[in-house]
Amino acid sequence: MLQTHNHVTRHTTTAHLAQTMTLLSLTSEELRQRIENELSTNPALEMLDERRCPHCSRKLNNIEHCPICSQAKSDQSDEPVVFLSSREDFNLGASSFRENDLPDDNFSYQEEDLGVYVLGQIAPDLKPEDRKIAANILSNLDEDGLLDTAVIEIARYFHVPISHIEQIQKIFQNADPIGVASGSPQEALLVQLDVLNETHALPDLARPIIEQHMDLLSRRQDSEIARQLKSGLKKVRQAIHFIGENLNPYPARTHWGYNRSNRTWRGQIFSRPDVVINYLNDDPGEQLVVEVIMPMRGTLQVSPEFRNALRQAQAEKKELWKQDLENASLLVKCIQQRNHTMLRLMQRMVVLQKEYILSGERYLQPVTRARIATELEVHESTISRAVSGKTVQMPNRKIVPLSIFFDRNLNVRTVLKEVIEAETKPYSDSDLAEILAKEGFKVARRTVAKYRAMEGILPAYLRGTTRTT
DNA sequence: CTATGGCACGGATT
DNA sequence: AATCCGTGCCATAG
Repeated sequence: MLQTHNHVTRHTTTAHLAQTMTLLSLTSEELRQRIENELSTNPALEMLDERRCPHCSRKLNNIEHCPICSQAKSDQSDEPVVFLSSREDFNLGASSFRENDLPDDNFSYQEEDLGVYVLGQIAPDLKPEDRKIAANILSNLDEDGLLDTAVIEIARYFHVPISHIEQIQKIFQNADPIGVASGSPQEALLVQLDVLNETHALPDLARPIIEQHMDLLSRRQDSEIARQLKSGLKKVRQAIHFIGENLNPYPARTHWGYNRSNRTWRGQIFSRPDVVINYLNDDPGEQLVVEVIMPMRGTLQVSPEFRNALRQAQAEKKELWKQDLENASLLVKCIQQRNHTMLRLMQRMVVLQKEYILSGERYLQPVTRARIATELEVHESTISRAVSGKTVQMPNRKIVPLSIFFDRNLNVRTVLKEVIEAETKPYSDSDLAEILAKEGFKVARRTVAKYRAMEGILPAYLRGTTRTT
């Protein structure tokens, strides 16, 4: 009995395992594509309609009651709430990057369409008397979405102050595609950077590179930039990579730059987060609410009709359908399993890193994936897959990689940064090592130097007391 | 002599 | 098995 049972489950679990593993390493956005794909090819799968919480109209999946509301009513324990959610109303900034959400490589705006498209978005924000000016700006956009007439000329033409035109230009720039109607590629990049900065953690070097070394940037002279900024080459490369992946100097073109092989950062800026951490009702006094995002509305399930149809199916089709059915139920199970691990993982992480989430990076605990793996009694690789490539939206709306929860020295680095920020005279690395030791961080002098380099902080002798932004 | 960056090694982590 | 990280040693610059 036991043997046969084992045998049977073993058979399914090998397939199970293989698929759970692949599903686990997928981003919510990737999972969505996967599900959509399956859904259109496999007739045995269907998507059950969404249900909403009657109180807060949050979308519910696989659960009876909205955990937030029920938790809010039944007097709260201090435990954070962790649950599955398919909400889509992330606070992704002024305008989420709708067009860029879908990696459609051939997408490009037709000129007329661009005008209509942009105007449609900004029309409500325009005063009626500004319509004419807006129309004029639109007509002066080149095919890349940049303004090819100087602002001052437009101002002169309409007999209004330059600042007025610039104000309207700002409205344009914040519309989608972000940065449209900028005067130069550089300006477009900066606008995009600002918008992203509201909601995401960005490389520190991105702005100085764009501001000061646009010419070098366009020629990809990374080592030269590093030299001029007196910063680590690695940092610079990272920042340039970030710019190439996430910003676009020609707003109306979808992509620029080089190798869009997306492994390292996977365009995470534009994709939605996989986990959202927030305070209940956005009130910092309340407990934490953690939502593991299911990318699609509704509940995925094996269609009961299909099950019935299978019984009366003809012999020749039966085999094929049976296969479909099996795949379908496998997928459903695997997704459930994926969600289960994600939930357990986040549950644990939120408890361990609560201080970090509440009070910032210097309170980040050094935690290893291996430790979590033993605690949750799963294999290390499971945690690795669950973590890699995923992103978390923090209560302050910044989106960070989930792997940051496992950063071994971010806390030390932030304290280091703080110390240097506050210094009155530049400390040498050995001084810093001592100070850090007093703060409870025992690190070698050499290591301080490494951290400095990581943060792009100059050595003491090049460091004035006044910090340059 | 002091401060710092490069290289490389060993142990931990993935 | 591959990669990352902290550290020590050494060369170099001031």
